[in-house]
Amino acid sequence: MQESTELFERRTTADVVFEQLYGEIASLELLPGTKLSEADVARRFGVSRQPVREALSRLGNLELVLVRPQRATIVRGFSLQRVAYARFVRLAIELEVITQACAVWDASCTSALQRNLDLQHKILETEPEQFHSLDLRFHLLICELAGCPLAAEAITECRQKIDRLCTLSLARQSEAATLLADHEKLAKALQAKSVDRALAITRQHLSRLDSTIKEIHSEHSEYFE
Amino acid sequence: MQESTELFERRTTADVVFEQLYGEIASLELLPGTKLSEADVARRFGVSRQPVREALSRLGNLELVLVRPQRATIVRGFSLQRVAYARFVRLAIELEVITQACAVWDASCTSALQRNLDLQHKILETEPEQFHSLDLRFHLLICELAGCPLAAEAITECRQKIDRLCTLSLARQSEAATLLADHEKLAKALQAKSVDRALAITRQHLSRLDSTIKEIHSEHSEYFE
DNA sequence: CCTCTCATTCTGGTATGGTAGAATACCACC
DNA sequence: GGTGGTATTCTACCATACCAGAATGAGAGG
Repeated sequence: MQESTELFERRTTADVVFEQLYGEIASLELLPGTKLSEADVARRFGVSRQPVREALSRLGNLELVLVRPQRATIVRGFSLQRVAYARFVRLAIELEVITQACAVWDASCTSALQRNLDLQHKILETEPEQFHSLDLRFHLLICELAGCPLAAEAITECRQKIDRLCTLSLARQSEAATLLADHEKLAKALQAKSVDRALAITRQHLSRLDSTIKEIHSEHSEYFE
Repeated sequence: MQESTELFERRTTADVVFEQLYGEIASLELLPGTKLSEADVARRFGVSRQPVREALSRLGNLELVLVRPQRATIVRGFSLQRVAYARFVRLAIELEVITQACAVWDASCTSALQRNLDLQHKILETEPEQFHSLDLRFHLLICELAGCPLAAEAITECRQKIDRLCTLSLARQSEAATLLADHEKLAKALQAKSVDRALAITRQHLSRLDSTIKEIHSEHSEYFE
């Protein structure tokens, strides 16, 4: 979505700091509530405060940190509202993608999707921890096949907003099997070009996240704000 | 969506510069391609480069400007792709909102919506230039009535991305009448809780933007990138 | 007249110092 | 011992100076 015109991206100090901090926040190495002083971070990275400031500003735009002038900058916790927002948008996008997909679906689409499904089965048995990324690939693939590459961007954006939650919802292979079954059913509905069935499956598929979120909320309420 | 926890917002210099530049870009006082040198802008506002830098960075996040290190920072033109992206997301959101609305619609919703429609009629005769804002209100109102305040945020966000285009598409009262007719039909479909009809009307309603965009693209191709 | 080279100038990125405001800790005073 | 005021210490913000890369222009060489 960004920097499409210029491909040579100068690697700036602010970029490095930003990406490092982003990673640490997303992976929960930096827990919500952690104070991120410009000076401290600058010392830690051995750079000046300016690029740190820039990086924190960007994190603030993504609502990952809350910068309170003259007070402090802290890592924000999860917000049920923001999660719900991302969920809603994601659902809306997926539904429209499926609608479009049904309109243009053909045999080549089915086979392309089937290759991804085969991979999912294999991964689920060998390296189940990789299932999540393949899950995402599955949905993005449908976007492409439906002729909506834009939707893929939108979905990716939604996922970024709840990246950290996914970190907490690991070790759920039992659910992975359920999700894969959903994917299978969805593929069949697409093949049959049955819009209503595909939409219903999509709704149910995404709604499975809600219970997961609920559990996380009760288990780790300290991470919420 | 932002700064919900802290209500006292310190008005920082960077904020002022940002909002001023944002306004000028959105209103097309600053045309696409205009160079925005940090130093120049700083001199113009009588501040140092630092807050200007911050402001430009934020504008970059919104993709309103393109900052090219060691080269220059320029106002970005419209991008058909980004417009299409906003359009797609908007459509997806609206469709889901309508679906939800049909599920919960009752008489009170109908009357609330009718009040807005009456206003639209009156405005269209007296101050047609105000119709656009009322149009937006109409859609946001449906979000609220449908119990999806989150959708309202999403729609607002989409509109911001094509704010500048709206500036160009003024003076189109003839279309306003068409849009109002759509609104009327949509209201009837909602009252009848006819999901399919409501969705179809919504699709047609939003697709009317496409021709407008096309015209603008051919009339002002110099503003596109 | 064209072309290549190099110096000048402009760009954004970085480092550093200083400032105002908010929080905190401390101490006098009740 | 509890309370109120004050000084210290933090914070992010702003201004200034300097840097390296990129564009631009002029001049030398063909």
